Amino acid sequence: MRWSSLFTPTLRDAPGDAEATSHKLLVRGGFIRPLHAGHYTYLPLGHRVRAKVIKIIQEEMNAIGGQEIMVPTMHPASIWQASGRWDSMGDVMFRVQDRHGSDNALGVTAEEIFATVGAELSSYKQLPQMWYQINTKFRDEARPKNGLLRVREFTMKDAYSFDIDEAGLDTSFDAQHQAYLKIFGRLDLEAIPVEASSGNMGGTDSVEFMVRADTGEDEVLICPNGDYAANIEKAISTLSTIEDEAGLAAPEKFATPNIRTIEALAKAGYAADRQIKTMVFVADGETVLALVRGDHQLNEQKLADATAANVVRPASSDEALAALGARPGSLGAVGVTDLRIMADPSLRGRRAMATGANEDDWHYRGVDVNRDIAVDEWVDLREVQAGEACVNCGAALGMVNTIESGHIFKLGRGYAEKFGAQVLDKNGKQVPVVMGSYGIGVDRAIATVVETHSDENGIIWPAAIAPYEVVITIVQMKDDDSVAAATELYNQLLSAGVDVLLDDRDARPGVKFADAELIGIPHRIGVGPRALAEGNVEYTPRATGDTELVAIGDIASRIQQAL
RNA sequence: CGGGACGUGGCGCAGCUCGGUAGCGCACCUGCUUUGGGAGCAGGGGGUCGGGAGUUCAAAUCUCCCCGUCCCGACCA
Repeated sequence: MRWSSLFTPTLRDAPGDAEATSHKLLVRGGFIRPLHAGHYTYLPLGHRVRAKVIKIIQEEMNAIGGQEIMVPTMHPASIWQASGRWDSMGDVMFRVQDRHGSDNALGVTAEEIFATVGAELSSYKQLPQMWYQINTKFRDEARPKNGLLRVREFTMKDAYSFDIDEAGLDTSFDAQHQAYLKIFGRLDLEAIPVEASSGNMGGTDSVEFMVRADTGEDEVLICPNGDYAANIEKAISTLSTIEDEAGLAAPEKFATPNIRTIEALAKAGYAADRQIKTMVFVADGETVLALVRGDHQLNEQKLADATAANVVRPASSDEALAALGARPGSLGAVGVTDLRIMADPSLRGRRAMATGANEDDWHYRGVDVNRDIAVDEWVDLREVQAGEACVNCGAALGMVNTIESGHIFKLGRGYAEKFGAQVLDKNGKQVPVVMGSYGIGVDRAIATVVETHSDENGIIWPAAIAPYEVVITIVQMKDDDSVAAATELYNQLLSAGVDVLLDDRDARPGVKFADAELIGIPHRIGVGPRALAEGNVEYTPRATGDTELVAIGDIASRIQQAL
């Protein structure tokens, strides 16, 4: 491609509303343009990068036996109603009506659709199957932000596996896991696989692939010894045990005027780790109590997962009053029997604890949790803090910000049962297949690469996904020898199959160098009278910025070696 | 959804307090001079000032409503 014909409007200034590095650079470099919030146009350079990322994903999916198909992006409401996700998706799902008034959904994911296709499977002999598509997804995010990192319309690779049993699913899941590591490796992204919450996907295990980045919104707890990594929504740690004194024969109510916080009660002589923090939540309309130790934080996603509710929210002060007879600050679960009580295991067996008495300005002391509180479910609710001990080796866990770049799920038989994806097993018995689902956001992957591959001058693309692998900069367009030599080199690289861009614009050298760096072409060849007089060209890798003189006869093979 | 800010040519911004008919930088076009890290001079094109209503002789500027965008939080398959 000749740059003089290339449409890549570069900007000296980033748009004022861009914050994230990838957002600024992708817009400045002329890769993308916003249409409206969360929807972007891909210009030629961006489209080339996207195509290369897709190709890598296809190659790795095909390598593990994936078969590419494509399902519609608009789905009838009925299929989502059948799985229950027409409701549980809530506002995230775009819904449109057709001329007959029928409801339709724009796809946020496609478990339902693939399971429907899977209904045509009929025998265990056909399994395993692995199908995938690379297609547009729509998600009405509460707040699209940071350019391509969080959008409402995006390209996703979603794959689905079909196996006869759990062992088969494990094999498929592991194949995807390994393929993801290869894909991210080829994108030059260091993806950390972590244990994750499955959200409303259902199923059992899920693994997220997280890339460290300051702009990342997901927090991950990671062991320095490399034997544990988990999303904060799922992470656990080892706590030191607390030896309690015997305590009282029964809880004793005592006056605590104006004491409304854990901290205040601690100052009054009841240490935070000897208190029970009682929080009231509303899970799909049902009032539930969540109990954690006074010095612990509750993680709402853990609570949401434990309740299996679609929407979990903190109760208002008035709702707490209605449920327990007191306002936050004096709440407790002693004697409560009419509400669902969920407690963190760190409270199990604790004695001589202090907690609210459900009467403003009064607390209980001497509470024996097992004896005095009717806990319905013991579930992990506590949010792990940095510095706590790794469950595998005891080392202090670190906390890092990450971008979720991929997520794989073991779905189980739920979708297959609902959509009739059943086969006859060896015994001639009809059984639902076991499914897995596996997603990578293409656009987010692109943005993540930019987040982790840039400097003050612009993007530094890995060669595998760079819009062009090489740019030949003609330093002086008026120098006929330069133009001739550069053009010959250009044709030579083209016929060798190299993605090469010839900067033949009638612009000053500074402009050309700055643009080449901004759009991040990994290899730059400068052709100008100075070096050419000695039979040389200038070779500058984008990553280092160091320029080296190379004989013009050697540069082509040198480049091909580097690629 | 709660809090905050913003909306003026393709991009970045000023003008608004105190109403008088729109300006600067970049980019773009023409010419000349330049030419090894975002050139200089001269000339030029391009704007319903987010939209609507209102106040006024007069609205980018004041008032009201609406729309949109961004940031923080909530939320996030």
